[in-house]
Amino acid sequence: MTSGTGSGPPTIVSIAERAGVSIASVSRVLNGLSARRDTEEKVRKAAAELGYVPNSVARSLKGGRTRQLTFAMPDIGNPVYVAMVREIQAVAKAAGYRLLLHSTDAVTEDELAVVRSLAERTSDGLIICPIRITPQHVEAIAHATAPVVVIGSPPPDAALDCVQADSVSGAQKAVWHLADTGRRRIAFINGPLDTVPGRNRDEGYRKGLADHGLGYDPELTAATDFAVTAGAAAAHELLDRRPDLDAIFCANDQLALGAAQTLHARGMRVPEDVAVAGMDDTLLARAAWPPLTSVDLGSAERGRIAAELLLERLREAAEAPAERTNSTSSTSSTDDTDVPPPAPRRTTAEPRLVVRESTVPARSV
Amino acid sequence: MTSGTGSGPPTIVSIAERAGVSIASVSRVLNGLSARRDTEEKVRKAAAELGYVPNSVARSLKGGRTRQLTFAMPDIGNPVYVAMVREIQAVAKAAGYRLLLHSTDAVTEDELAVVRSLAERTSDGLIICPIRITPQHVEAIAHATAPVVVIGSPPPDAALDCVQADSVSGAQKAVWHLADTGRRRIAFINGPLDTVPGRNRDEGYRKGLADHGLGYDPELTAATDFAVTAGAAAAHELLDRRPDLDAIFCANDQLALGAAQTLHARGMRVPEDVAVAGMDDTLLARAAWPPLTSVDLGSAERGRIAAELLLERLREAAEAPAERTNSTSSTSSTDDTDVPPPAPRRTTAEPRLVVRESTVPARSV
DNA sequence: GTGAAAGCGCTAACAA
DNA sequence: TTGTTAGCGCTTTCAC
Repeated sequence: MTSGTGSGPPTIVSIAERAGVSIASVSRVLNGLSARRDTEEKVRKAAAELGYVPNSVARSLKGGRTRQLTFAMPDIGNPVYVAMVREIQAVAKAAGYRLLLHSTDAVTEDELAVVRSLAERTSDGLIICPIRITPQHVEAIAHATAPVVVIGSPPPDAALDCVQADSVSGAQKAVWHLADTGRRRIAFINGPLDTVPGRNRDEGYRKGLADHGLGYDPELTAATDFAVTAGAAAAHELLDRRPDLDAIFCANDQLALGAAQTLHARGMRVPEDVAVAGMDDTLLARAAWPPLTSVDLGSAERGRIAAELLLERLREAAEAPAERTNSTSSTSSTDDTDVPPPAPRRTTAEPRLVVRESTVPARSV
Repeated sequence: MTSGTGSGPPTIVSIAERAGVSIASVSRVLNGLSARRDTEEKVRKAAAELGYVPNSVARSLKGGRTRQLTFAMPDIGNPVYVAMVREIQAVAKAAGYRLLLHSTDAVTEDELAVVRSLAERTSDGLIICPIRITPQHVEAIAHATAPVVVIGSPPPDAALDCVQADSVSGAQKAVWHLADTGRRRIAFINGPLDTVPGRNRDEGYRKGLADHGLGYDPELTAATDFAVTAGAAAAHELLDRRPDLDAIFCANDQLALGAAQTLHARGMRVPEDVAVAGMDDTLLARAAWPPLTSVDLGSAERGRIAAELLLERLREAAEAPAERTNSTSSTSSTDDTDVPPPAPRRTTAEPRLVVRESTVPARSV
């Protein structure tokens, strides 16, 4: 009963009617395909007059692509992830993709749901940053219906595209720096040891000490939550136990901030009495007093790399959609979903030490 | 040539074939409509075996809704916007909507493009947080093809849904607090005066002083950029000019952080010698040493309110799609796009002073 | 170069 | 209750 004109937003049908051509011609002109001069003019004129804007949903349905990417991260309040979002958004935008954001609150079930929801074809690809990577994650990602890039460190045998941080050598670098600047009793406030980051940073700390011939002393270490108050409390503990410590290395900036606050509260000078270093190089590091030396584990870089890798996978998929070639023509037993996957790529972002005044006194402010 | 089975992801057609029913029955069962017991079972079984997941794009095309919301903000690196994103994401998720993120870098052209892109029907509604609201913004938003909620303060005559901050009374509250705690020479480091926030904060500062019988002294004020280093520099200037000042109120936390750093660098104690207060109550405020008193202008709250308002508009639009009723049946002159708009709603988030140790010495730490 | 027509996967009106 | 059918708006053969 709809006449096609006057109801709802303009479509190619409205344009076709107004221009007196077929919808096919409209489509062609609008997509820059060849058309006779006057056809093109009529169509463009009608489209302009009607204020036509193509319906992206219809386009997606036809084309099988949404031009949307999804990024799923644990917590948008965390500056580390914000840095990733920022880069991903920029890369996506530049490539003509929109960015869909998911906050999983680090709940495994949520993360898995996001991966599975790729089957809804709401987005063309996913970048996911899980807090821990379980076998279920690996399984779900391996069977995902669209390209997935993981920001994190899956088990070595997992065949996934991923972008890792190297927190081992990151921690190591921080310890080197502290040792290089004359510190000898370097304490370490770590996060939970039952997490991958926790274990890695511990390893880096030990390596760093060993590299400089410094012994590992359990009394100089603490493991707690990744939070400012936890850092403050841990620092108190350490100082009570070992008042002679001359540096505190922390597994992230928030812990470092807490440690620095404790030092202030106890009337100790940073860095003269005790040097403090953190990790992640968030805006907190720059904001602290004194500004914190910190190890940039490359959040921004990982975000960028992940996005670029994902885009590459999408390009590949677009160029080689001939997955089912060479199979028996129309036998009903085609249930297998085995597709030769492109060799998974593992990239690692190189950590970068950013030296500020919490470890090296400023010459001039 | 496609048989419907075995190629590509399962669709209702594959299910129908496998279950030996029509696609309509499949659709019904899958949407929870009534069906005979065994039909339902057959369908569910087939769907499960095939690992069927509905294609959201096709659904959107049919239903005219994408179940996506867009949030456009100037800079995802800014904690104020991060707080908004967080809340918006939560509200959207709870209501079954996905969140599309746009970073406009505060470029007006980009902002307008986002509003106009609503015509592509990629998302059902938009929350936009423009840095300045121009007449073009008002115009574009008024003619948008989907509901838009503005976070910010459009001109009073603009008929837009919006959620405002009250930075005037926020600044005022901060000054009150400083005066109440005995400060008399309260300096003010503001952002650029040619922005709405800048002007409002200045107004609040003056009002606050007046309320307490304190005179306005231009020598005690500075206007600069919203950045840590700018705050530090401005504080130096103020202290050179007026070494007797006993408080510095700053138009945001970054400026306050910079001011605090300058005070430390000059060997002055916070808050004993000079109290410092900021605005926005970002995580920087809590991270600073001492922790900064700050005025929470309700970023999180504004985000939440905006999202809820937008959802309400969407509900209204869904319930009353009878815009074209009572018009002449099929006259061709139905070009007008005048639709009686629901009365625009203006909400204001109440500022909240958060007192910390940068203005009031801690009793015990 | 252009138009008619066939879908993309789904929902909903209408018949049976 | 169930099946047939007509679209949602678009792109893309395939004839003409």
